[in-house]
Amino acid sequence: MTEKAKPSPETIKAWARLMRVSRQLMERAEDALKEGGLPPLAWYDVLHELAEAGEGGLRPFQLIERTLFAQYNISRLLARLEADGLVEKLPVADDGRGQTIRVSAKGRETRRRMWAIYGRSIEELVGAKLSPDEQSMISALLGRLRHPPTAD
Amino acid sequence: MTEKAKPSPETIKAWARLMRVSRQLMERAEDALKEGGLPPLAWYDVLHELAEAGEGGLRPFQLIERTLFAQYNISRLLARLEADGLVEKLPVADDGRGQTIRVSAKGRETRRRMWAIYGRSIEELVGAKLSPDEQSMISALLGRLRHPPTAD
DNA sequence: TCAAGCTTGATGCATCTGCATCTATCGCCT
DNA sequence: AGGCGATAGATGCAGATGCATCAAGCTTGA
Repeated sequence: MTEKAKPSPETIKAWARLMRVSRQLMERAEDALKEGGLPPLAWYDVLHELAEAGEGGLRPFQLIERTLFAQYNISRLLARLEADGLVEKLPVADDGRGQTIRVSAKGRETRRRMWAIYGRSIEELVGAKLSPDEQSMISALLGRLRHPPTAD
Repeated sequence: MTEKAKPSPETIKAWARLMRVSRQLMERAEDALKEGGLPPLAWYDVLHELAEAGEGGLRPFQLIERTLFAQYNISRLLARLEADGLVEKLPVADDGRGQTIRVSAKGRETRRRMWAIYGRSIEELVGAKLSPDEQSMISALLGRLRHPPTAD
């Protein structure tokens, strides 16, 4: 019943490493994109989801479910993507409030160019550092930390 | 010689989990602090370093070395901390450019209150989810991903 | 000694985030 | 049908971040 409040040193260390390393790696991936004159990672996430969704596109609230973005964040991010011609907003037939977001050809192309850089970063930062076994080990351990414990 | 450019699915999965889980957990820790009416995590990091440094305090550039903050970020963060009376800036005897930052009593107290919440979050989010062995396993794996490969 | 260049820290500006709130539409329930 | 709460998405405002640059003080070397 008594909720244990104080984390052990080992727990603290795992936490600290998780926070520090993830930020470092993220930053390095961002830097690589910037150096290539490409948009930030957040754009990739959205373009990726939309590309997977295909011609049907996605509603903004579906993007929110699939990513970790807040509602207002998606709203403005989509505005920027639209301004850059990477996505288009279509009215939705049976819901006057909603819209469907679809990637444009330019959006697909941008995503492709981002992936060339981003994928290379991932390979350098993780693929080259851990064996396949270690990679699945860390995936499994991280999976246990998800909240809430999701499938996959 | 040929740099392998394309990450394997397993590598991508490890990357995706790392990014997603770390953000989720960070967010939950932030939320807990906010709910307790306490300052954000960034403040904790700085107060923590300063508390460890003791009476001697630290120079801003030393904080930059010890944390992942950018220079301008530290500069403004310290301004906010000073405005809240959590730290004091002292001139440095042998370097007219510099300053020494020292935690105030109020700063120590704030850190203590933050840790009560933050520590509990860490315990809930990591301590309760992984066994000690798993925790040291994930620490070790994350350690391999650091850049550059540092000691400890 | 003193000019050139480096280090320390601050700051103006643009962008991005977080929070709260707003508008418009929908679905339900009576 | 009509009204009410819920849902979809946008937005005003304040605070935070990133980038470039600045000012002040230090160090070095001819």
